[in-house]
Formats: sequence, structure tokens, C-alpha cells
Amino acid sequence: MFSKACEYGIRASIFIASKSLNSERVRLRDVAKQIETPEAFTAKIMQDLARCGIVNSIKGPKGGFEIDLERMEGIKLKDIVIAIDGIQIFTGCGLGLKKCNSKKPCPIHNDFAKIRNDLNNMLEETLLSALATQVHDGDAYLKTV
Amino acid sequence: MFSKACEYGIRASIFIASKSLNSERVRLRDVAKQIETPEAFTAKIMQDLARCGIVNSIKGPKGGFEIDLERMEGIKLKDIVIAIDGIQIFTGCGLGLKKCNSKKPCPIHNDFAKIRNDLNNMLEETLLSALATQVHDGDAYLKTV
DNA sequence: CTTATTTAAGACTTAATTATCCTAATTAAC
DNA sequence: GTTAATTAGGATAATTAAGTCTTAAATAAG
Repeated sequence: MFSKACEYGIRASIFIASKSLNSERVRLRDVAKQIETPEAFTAKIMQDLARCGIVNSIKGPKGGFEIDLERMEGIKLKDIVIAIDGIQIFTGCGLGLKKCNSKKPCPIHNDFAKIRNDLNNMLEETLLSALATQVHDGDAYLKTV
Repeated sequence: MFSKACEYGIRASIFIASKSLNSERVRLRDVAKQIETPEAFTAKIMQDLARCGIVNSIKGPKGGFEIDLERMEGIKLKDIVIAIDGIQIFTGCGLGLKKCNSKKPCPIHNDFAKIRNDLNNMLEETLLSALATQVHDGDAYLKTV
């Protein structure tokens, strides 16, 4: 559904947000370790997230990543997905047709639109702060060991 | 959502099925032309579909691909997706965790399960024969020009 | 102001997917 | 049986995604 970069980016964002709930800033090394992703690749993704304003990056000793609490409330899961994977998943035809639409639909146009609409709603309604709280409270996990 | 190979495979299957409704056998060249896919790559995908019994392949002059009408009624869209992309899309965690489950869920486990369940149902309920009929009747299209 | 610690950025490598090409196998038609 | 038309299969190439490495820039702390 999502690219690996996007999966990693979502996990990283949630992890950093969950730490920010405790006012803890976290370093790349710890992010990668805690969410079990390749460090250098995660660094690239963090750059994207920082450029998009999803996380704050602070250089130097005691630096790392953090997310302001108020900002966190305004970040939708969809924002993170778009930052990394773009909007293709929300707009593309299920069968890859370039100009599929209700006037000239592909055979699965309507069924697919429904699924995608549900996905869109879910990603719109899910706030980073809520996901972070789940992880913070131990109700959900970012790694499985 | 699906790989390109899978998108092409679905389009090819529907096209061939729609022609089989008229008892027309179609050649690779015509399949690729009509669904606008690269011919050689489509040939590879056709081999998978033939091996899985989704299409019949006939070699030699007047050969090509076809799908028996009765067989067509029993082929679900899900069968085609699995034949080409495997079952990962139905089983994998939305955030890529290896062992995400309801006991130790990722933060989007339940929301994602719902979307995926809907996708699964849609692909289970959609029969190749129904898609072929839509295209045959001009109610849906496999290319957009 | 120097040092150590951190992220940023760009070049590079590896792996997977997508796509092509060439030859073999099959078979209908003559 | 020979020929032409078709799919099958294997090797290869191109493109994209995933991942790594090295150096530069920023900054806190002594």
C-alpha cells in the first residue's frame, strides 16, 4: 500500500511524537534503533519530513528531532503519506489507466473509488497526536519484538 | 495499490474474457495493443496467468488466448491479484511490521484492517465474468483514448 | 575558539521491478 | 513434411526503489 520509505516515515513520526509527549528530543540513531529501520535510509526520510515541517530537526550536541505538541495536533496521517509518497495513491486509477473517470470508467472504477475514499477518510481523520498517545501509553507498538 | 504487472494482468484478463464472450480468441499482439501495455512484458504476465489456469493459451496459427465461459464465472479478481502480486497485500501490516497483530498492534492496526478487509471483500466478490460483461457492453473501458 | 556531537546533502551502491530481445517449441494450413 | 504464425522461456537491459557512505554545516559545552 505504502512505500517502505513511507512506512518508515510514519513509524519515525509516531515515535518522535510519542517522545515529544514527554518533551524528549530523540536522535536519528535512537529513532532508527527503536523503530528498527536502516539508519542512513531513515536519515534521508527524516530530511523530507523536516523539509515538510512535520518534524523539527536540531543540529549539534543534544540535537535530534522533535515535534511541537500543538503542531502534532494538526498533523494528519495523510500529510505524512503525501510528504513521502505523493498523492498518486489518492488519485490514480486502480488499473493504472491514465484518464479513468466516471464518464469513461475502468471496470473497477466505482468499487475502487469506495475503497480509496475510505482510505482517504481514515488518513484524514487520523491525527499524529492520537497515534503518538497510543504508543506513549503502551496501547500500540512500533516494533514487534 | 497493485504492481504494474498486476494492473496489466487484470486488464489483459478482462480484455480476453470480454472477447471470449463472443467466442473470439485473441493474440498477444492484439491484447497489448488494445489495453496499451508493452507487448513483451505483457507476454511474461500472460505466461503467469496461463500457468495459474486463469487463461488458456493456444500456440500456433489461429492461436492466442481465451477463457472458457464457465471458467470465467469462477474467477475472482482476487485470484488474478494473488496470481501476480501474491498475498502480501492481504496479510501485511500497514506500517510494515513483521508481526503486527491484535495482541501487539501497530498504531493503525484496526483502521488499516478495516480498509484491507473491504478491499479483500471487493476482490472476492468481483467476478471476471462481470467485469468482462461491462467492457463487452461498453459500460466500462480498458483504455482511455 | 576548539572540540565533539549532531543533522544535511550529495554521490554512490544494491536490489527489485519493469521492459526488451532472441531462440525454441507448438501447431494450423497448405 | 514444409512453412508461417503463434506462445514459451531464458538472458539481458533499463528504470525505479531501497539503502549506504562520505563530507559539510551547525551548535552546545568546555
